[in-house]
Amino acid sequence: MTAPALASRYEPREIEARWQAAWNDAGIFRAPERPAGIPFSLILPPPNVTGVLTLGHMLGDTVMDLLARWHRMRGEPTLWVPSVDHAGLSTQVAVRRALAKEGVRFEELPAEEARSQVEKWRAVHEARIREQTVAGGFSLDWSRYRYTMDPAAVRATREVFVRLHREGLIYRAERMVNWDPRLRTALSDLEVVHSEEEGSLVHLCYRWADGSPGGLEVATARPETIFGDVAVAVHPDDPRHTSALGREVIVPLTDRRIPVITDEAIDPGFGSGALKVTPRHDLVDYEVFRRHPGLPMPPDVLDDRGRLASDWVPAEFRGLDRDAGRVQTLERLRAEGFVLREVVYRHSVARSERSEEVVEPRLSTQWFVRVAPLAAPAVASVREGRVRIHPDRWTLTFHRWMEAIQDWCISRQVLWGHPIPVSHCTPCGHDTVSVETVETCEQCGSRDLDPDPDVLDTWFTSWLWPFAALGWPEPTSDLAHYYPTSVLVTGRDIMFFWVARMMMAGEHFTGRAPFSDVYFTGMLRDETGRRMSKHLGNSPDPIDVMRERGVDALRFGLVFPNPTEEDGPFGSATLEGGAHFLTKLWNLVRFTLLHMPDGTPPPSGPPNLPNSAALADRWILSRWRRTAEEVDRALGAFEPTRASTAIYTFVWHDLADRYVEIVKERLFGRLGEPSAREARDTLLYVVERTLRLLHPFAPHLTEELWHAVPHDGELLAAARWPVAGEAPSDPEAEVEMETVLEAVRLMRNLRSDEHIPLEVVPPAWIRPAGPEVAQLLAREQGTVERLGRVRPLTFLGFGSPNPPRSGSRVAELGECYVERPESGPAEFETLRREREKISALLEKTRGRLADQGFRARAPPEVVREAEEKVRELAERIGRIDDHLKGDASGGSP
RNA sequence: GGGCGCGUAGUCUAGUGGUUAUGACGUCACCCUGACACGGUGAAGGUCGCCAGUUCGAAUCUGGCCGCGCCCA
Repeated sequence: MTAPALASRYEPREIEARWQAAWNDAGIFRAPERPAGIPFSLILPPPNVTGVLTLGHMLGDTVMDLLARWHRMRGEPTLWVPSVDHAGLSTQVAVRRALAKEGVRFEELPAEEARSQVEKWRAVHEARIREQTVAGGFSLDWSRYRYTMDPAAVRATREVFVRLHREGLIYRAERMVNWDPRLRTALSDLEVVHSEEEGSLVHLCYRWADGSPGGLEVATARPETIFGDVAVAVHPDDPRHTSALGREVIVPLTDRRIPVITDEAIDPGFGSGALKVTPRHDLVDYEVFRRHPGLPMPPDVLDDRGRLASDWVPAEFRGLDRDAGRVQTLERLRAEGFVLREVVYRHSVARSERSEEVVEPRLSTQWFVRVAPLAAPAVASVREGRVRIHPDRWTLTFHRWMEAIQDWCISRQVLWGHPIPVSHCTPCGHDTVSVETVETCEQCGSRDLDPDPDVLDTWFTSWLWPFAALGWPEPTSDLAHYYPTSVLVTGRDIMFFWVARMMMAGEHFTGRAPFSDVYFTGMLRDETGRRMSKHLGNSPDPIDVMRERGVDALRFGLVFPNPTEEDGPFGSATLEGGAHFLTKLWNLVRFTLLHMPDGTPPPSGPPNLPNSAALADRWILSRWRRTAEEVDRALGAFEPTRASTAIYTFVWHDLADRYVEIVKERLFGRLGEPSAREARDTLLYVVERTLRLLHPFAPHLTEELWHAVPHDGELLAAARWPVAGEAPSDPEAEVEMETVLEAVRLMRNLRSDEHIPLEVVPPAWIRPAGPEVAQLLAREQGTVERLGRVRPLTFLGFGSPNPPRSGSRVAELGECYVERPESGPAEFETLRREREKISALLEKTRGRLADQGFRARAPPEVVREAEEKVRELAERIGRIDDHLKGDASGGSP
């Protein structure tokens, strides 16, 4: 494939389509069946078919693509597996909401119809997600595309359930769970969000059952649940309640007598120190209940929709939902004189992440995973360094959560998801748990079986993904070659939901950690500082963004300006930054090509430079090497932003602003053909290698540019990663170039100080501070003249008179003068400012040296440096003063 | 309530004991200088949140306070 000659402007869209097609046709993202060497593999965290991708996904995908392309270019067989997640509950909620807008109630649809509505939603979003991902040009192996409900995933999910059940790690039990009364399903602890909300704490009087006056004061935020009370509990040592012990009270609005019991868990400081015990609707109450075996288990006073129910509830309240029930119960309690007082109460309220409904703690029979035995190996893998978390400060968070881990409620009362692979036998009550669906009870042989009506939590499939996506439980070739995967890149918001659980599943089912590194990206925020999310709908469609400025501009913009592992704002500036840099590179390559004669061979290695090689050539090669080393280091350390910064600085400041400007006259042939050829060879080498270095960050653009320059190979995406050590390191050239560039800067400053118009090229002088500087600057005189826009540049000897009528600066490298225009004002402003700055620094340094403690305790070389600095600064001040004196005496310096 | 993290120019950011505190965006001035105005050159802009302490020396280490964010209950 060949590219047309470079257009004068960078037009990303046409380029992107062309190279994406070329990569696909060449099949270079398709991982080999039998990889040679140590592979690099990773799975794309499956996006939920609930919605479409946000820019947050693009950030993660970009980081993964960076790593994948980097490893692939380094010759490692690379596999990156794409997939999507059915996201059972959240997708069902999305469909439910969409149908509600059309006036259709999801719950009222026949199951088949409801399921097909969800399937339709899935198909639409899956296609859109795929389209978005493809548009990003990510180097995914689409031939291995997976879905969390495809037949192999079904098989893996059932297999895992059966195995864990057999091992006693899955059990069915009646427990307190988080119940979503709107969606009418149980939720795991992680699907519940807590927030501070204002409520009211009602102090009620529970009258004595023996008819004696008064009663026991009980505080509650939920008066509608009094009908489920079975006791009132007080702390055994609470002096206020000693007289209540052993007595009974009557539940207000009913004639039920309940005992006063004691329990150590009661906080005497809360409310009145007396807690009504409603075991089916509060976790703490349930625990108190369990410690007091004599108490009766009440019926559910709230049904699965959160409505007051059961014959323990007075008829007038039955059927009211929680909120209306609370209002009406409270009204009646007030009317009948049970309310002692009501106080405003700020407390933590648990809401369903999905429906935002207040979660109802509810005693319910569900399936659970016993997590503690699974957690231990995962914790060990992090502790022993087999899994590393980046940035590593999240390691602590990981451990803290794992230590306090609770059993995982995996059953959901929703329609869409993997059915729980269990059949209940009506006659004998036995549960048959099996991978294949069964017709008969394995115990009694009866055909009278009811399949479990529930489905599994989506994460129960996702936690298997690193190996399930590679074919487990079948012993596939991919599993053998590409598992464990290398790295997982995701947002830290799913550290517990997903990452920790994958580590548990990996250790348990494969005996290996599912990946060796975890990289948590930050969260993108919109311009008002809110997190971007599908839910808020505040993320632009990535496709629109990519159309606007180009895929690579988005990708580079996401990585470059802000650390990818920190939360950061995404705004138009982000995109601009990326686009501007890419345009700069585009033009840099165009410039390079202007100077490459037809038939210029591709650079097979660093240019063959003579011993007398130009300083600029030695310098840029050394700088390139340093940059390449930093890119390797940063990518290896999961610091993509630092890698991009290193390239950005190199390309823009070193290569474009300095090197190209310095070698222009050589390229134009003014210093003869050998010099021109050396500059050409060096420039081409550096540009070609830089395109390789930049390819993972901006794949489409670099592919296009690479085909325009002389190169070896079919596709840059399949080309070899440049070896940093190939280019010579030359610290001496780097130091010398700094001095030359400093001289240039001084000349430019003087021009600016003296308001010299651009078209005027005035004479200038330098009195070098020492013989080495003198030699260096004399050698590089042309560079200082051209970049500093002065001519001629004359070197003054020590003690020679100062040039007439000139602006001057006194710097470390020596004294610099630029001729002032005839009409210009005699300006010593700059010099005076300079003197002030230096003088302040001198005082500070002298102060340090005057301190006996400093001399006695600081390391000798630090003291020596300070002394050296004082000498140098004092000398500069002396010279500045000479100039200023010249000014004061009226003559030119 | 518990834990973790963060406060550096208008904004974002580098900098874990010793240079004149880094860079980007934005601002201002001059300039379409033969790759690029999506550019070049230069400039202005900072009590490194506050207060103590450790140290010869603190943006950097310690403690307290203030402010912000996140996680968990």
